Amino acid sequence: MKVTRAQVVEGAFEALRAHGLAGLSMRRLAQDLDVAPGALYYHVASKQELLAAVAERILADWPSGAADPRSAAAGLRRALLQVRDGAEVVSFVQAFRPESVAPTRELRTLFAEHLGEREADWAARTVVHFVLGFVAEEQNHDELVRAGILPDDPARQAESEEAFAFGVDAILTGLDVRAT
Amino acid sequence: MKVTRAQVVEGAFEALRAHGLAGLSMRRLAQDLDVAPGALYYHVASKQELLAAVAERILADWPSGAADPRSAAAGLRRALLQVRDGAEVVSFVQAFRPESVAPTRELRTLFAEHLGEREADWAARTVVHFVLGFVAEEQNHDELVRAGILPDDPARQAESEEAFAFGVDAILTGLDVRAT
DNA sequence: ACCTGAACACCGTTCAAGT
DNA sequence: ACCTGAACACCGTTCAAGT
Repeated sequence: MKVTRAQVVEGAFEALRAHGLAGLSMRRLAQDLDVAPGALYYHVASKQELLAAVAERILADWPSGAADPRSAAAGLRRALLQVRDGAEVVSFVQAFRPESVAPTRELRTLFAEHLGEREADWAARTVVHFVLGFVAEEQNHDELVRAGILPDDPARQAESEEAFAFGVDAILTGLDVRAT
Repeated sequence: MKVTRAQVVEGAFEALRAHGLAGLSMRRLAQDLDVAPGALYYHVASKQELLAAVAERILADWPSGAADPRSAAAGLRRALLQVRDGAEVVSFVQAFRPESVAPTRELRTLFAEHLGEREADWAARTVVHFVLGFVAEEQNHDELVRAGILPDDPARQAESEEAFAFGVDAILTGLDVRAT
């Protein structure tokens, strides 16, 4: 069999959606793509590099071009929630190559309208840290429910929306005060 | 050889400090403690449970009893920076068992002076998400420098202090506005 | 250019059997 | 009560050799 780099990344993305991060191994991915494990290393340098590409793939479904930070944050959360362990994968990449996370760049541009260059960068990272941490907690809770360790709680969904809005509002309010 | 649970946790804590999360395996830990790998499972249920105990150990060096959220956040950051990959380990636990992270509980109590119960909980988690994400980025950068992938940048240290203060200030300002 | 086969050096976890 | 030995079912990565 023969694969392209794009197919390797797409395969990893779909494996993540189906099995989560714990179920995404190079060997299993190779089997899904009908190649030997070693073949993957012709297309990607390492699993780490592959995960970075998968993170970009996750964020590709992100509605770029948000008008304001509030909707940018909401859009980021929505994109992360589409994929199992999405926040954990993107967190990993944000920590290792922060420049490659598109929402951080877009938020920086939005904040640059009201803040200096350094402050805009800090503000963007503050928002992204909150969103990634918040969604990681949500999704890890989901994994525990899926594994039958925690009971399913239908009320939690609504509370999450509220808690997320509360946090984003607080951060943006604080940044606004600082900007004016 | 014979070990106690406390020795297993302390050994894992020291292994983390010395080798980082990537270098902390159950087999290696067993070797350090002079027992067979299987012996560890008499004292801990799983690696995940052990990491939760290590996270508590990291936070034990945290100056509990902070007077205000600002110094609580600074203290949390300081404790995390003492241990290689400290933020990643605590993030992991915060996502899986949020109630067991002491700083979240303390922050919640501090915020409860000015906010309702639900809001105080959300506020505490907002601050903790920011601190964990911020320090994870700092420490992963350190790991890349250590591995020789990124150049050492002495100016970054000072910038980090500023960026952290900026983020915490923004969040707390926003929460204050909301509280009054 | 791209892949296979096979190996290297590891993992976490379980469990009968020992003391 | 606590540990060992040995196994099970995996990992990520490399690399000569093949087409």
